[in-house]
Amino acid sequence: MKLSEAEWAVLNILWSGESFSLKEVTTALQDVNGWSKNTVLTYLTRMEKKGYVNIERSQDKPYSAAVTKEFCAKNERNELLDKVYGGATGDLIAAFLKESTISQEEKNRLKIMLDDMEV
Amino acid sequence: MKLSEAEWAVLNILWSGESFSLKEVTTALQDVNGWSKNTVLTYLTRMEKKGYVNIERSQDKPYSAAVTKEFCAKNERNELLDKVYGGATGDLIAAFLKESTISQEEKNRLKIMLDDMEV
DNA sequence: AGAAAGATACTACAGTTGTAGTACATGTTT
DNA sequence: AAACATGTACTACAACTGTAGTATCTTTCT
Repeated sequence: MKLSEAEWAVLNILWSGESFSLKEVTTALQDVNGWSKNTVLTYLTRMEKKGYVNIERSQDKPYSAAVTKEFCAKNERNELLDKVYGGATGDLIAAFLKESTISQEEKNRLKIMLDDMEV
Repeated sequence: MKLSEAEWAVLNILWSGESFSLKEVTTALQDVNGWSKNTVLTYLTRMEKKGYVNIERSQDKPYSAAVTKEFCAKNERNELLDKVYGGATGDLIAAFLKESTISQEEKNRLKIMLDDMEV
């Protein structure tokens, strides 16, 4: 279960609503990738085979995501964590923090999270 | 600049020292992937073309990394950040925190980091 | 009805990735 | 010298990925 960049783009569209027509997906992706409708359709059908996309043929808007964003995000996170940091979450977070410019509210939110874990 | 899983495995070996012989890389990777020496050599030469690996032919231990781990790690982090979280570092970190089991010391380290950013 | 628009199926094709096999040169051991 | 161990080059090949083109069918507009 490993999504390519392009597959993420497709799913990101599908996650933005309930279900879509080919046209809708194509126009949405146009902005991002500039793909032809055939390319989009190829992705959709390939991704159906892999179980990432549902296609309700005969439906008005047949295309929808078959996996949740949180599930995929978790996979990606874990992959990064293992591949790059050998599972050391603290190191990873430290690296993200070091180069990030997050707002004060976000910092507070994270500190509260850390405190709540303090049990 | 996008490393595959297997390429990361190779680089992880190379980052663990100065320079290596084919044998050394192969045995190190044996544990991880069980590749034949030819497979390892294929990776090394392909990765040389891409600029990830240096090969000093005629040297005793010709193989070494041509990119730093931190550089690659940063790319991976940014890719995840953009692809999955649309650049929202706070969300990403929150997600990592939520499912992680980090130690008390790590929590403290992160809080100190957050405080230091508090300028 | 004829034409334009949209949807879908099927096919294609080059590049990348994963994974070696063959073959040969050189160094080392017995 | 014969036999291993090592290193390297070159070749191969299937699966996956990125990116469509063609052809056909259905719907809708005029």
